[in-house]
Amino acid sequence: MLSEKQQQVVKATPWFASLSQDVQADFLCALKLIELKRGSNLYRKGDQGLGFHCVLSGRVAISNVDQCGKKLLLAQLESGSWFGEISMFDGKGRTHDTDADTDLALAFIRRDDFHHLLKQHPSSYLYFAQLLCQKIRSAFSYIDTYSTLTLKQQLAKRLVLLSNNFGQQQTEHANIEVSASQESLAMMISSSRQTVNKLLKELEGQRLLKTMYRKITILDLAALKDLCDWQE
Amino acid sequence: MLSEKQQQVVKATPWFASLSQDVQADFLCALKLIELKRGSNLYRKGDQGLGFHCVLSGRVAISNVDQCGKKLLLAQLESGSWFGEISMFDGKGRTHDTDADTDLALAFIRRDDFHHLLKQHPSSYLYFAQLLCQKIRSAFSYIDTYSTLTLKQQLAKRLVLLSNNFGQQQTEHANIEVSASQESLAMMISSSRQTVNKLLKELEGQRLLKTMYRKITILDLAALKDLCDWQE
DNA sequence: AAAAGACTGTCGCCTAAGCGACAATGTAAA
DNA sequence: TTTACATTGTCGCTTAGGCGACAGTCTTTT
Repeated sequence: MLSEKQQQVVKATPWFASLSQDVQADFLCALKLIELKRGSNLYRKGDQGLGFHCVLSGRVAISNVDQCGKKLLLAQLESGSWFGEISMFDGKGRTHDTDADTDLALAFIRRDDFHHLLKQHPSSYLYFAQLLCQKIRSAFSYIDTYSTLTLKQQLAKRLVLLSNNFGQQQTEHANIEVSASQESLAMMISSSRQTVNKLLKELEGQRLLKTMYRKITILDLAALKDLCDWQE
Repeated sequence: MLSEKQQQVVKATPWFASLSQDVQADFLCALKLIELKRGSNLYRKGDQGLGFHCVLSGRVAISNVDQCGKKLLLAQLESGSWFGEISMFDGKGRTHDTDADTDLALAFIRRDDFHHLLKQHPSSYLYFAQLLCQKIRSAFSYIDTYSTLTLKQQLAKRLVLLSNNFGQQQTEHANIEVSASQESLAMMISSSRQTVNKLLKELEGQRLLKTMYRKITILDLAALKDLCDWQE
């Protein structure tokens, strides 16, 4: 169901690579393809989850909307990220709104196939548990960030996170581009566009980055990490 | 290793009760007892996790301290709560500081025994996955709360959460007591004691609760839930 | 019972940051 | 190229809430 090239993307994801060979093989066979146009919606919070997904190309926005319509953007998943396992395990609704930030190709394995596969390969449970642990730890880290860092530090941390997404092969010294509007950055740290603008200008003044139209070039990743006491 | 009475506590926890009979039996045999004096520390964030724990009696405080020494109190675990599984699955350090809020009795299963048990009962993986899912969902809910609710709503939500802990048998109309100082409430919603005091007085004025020394009596749980649009 | 310590109630000052407004700039579409 | 639209840069106003200070109240200890 997936092209050879798409299968390569799946195999290259760190989580998938940790699985044993025979599980990988069965897994690949069960994968289907979903393609979505930019801006279209995959799930709303509370929806029944259809399956377990992997981003092949494009970017998925994970967000929540509160009662007054303000959106909180939790994450932007790039190629290689897996999501949707929570609803598979506990059978409850999706935890977040999930939308196509760009034109999108997703691999996915349907709920039934997912459980069938687990039954056949009980040993793979450990890897799913580890995937869940990753998510918990990043949620905890998000909570910490929120309640202990200043807005400026939160912004710095967010930029570091975003630059990780994109430039996995980047070195510390390369100039990394983060493509996000100030508006969307504001939504990620639940702040306002105006404040983000002010903070970015400050960081630009400190030569840590350069702001451009819908795009930010990181000049000094190490200093940004330092600013938000980035671990590991 | 556990007394009959202590085993009853373990068996009564909803998570444990979901396990199959034979797993329960092996599990109970593997449980050890830890007793701690009020105020003593079980783990610091980053510590190697010794095992998987269940609160038998007393209260455990789960918290984090930021660089300037301010403490964020994430949860207070009461009798029947399980914790410590994250470090078991991914082998990384403990996610939070863990202290005895009161004199404490914990059941725990050592890391090695834990993994041994999983190997013997692969089917129990699903239940651990569900436990992990619960934690993820409550972390997500915490994040939502943080970024979309007003402080007053956050406080209301916190009180509802705390009243759940204590009075599992309480009806909607009973007066529920929450024992916490205003200081510790402030730490839970990362606010200040003075502000919490002000908000509590407001809620008292609305007849939703009554403030007392180190204790709050909930008069109208339904209204509190309403205030913070409590789900489910 | 007295003294010490923990907790609550209430000021008032001060800063961070949200928000409306609007001009300036960049980008895509006709 | 012109027009429309999205995004950025920068005001200034306004408010929530942190924090020091200190008095009042409850509790525990000796």
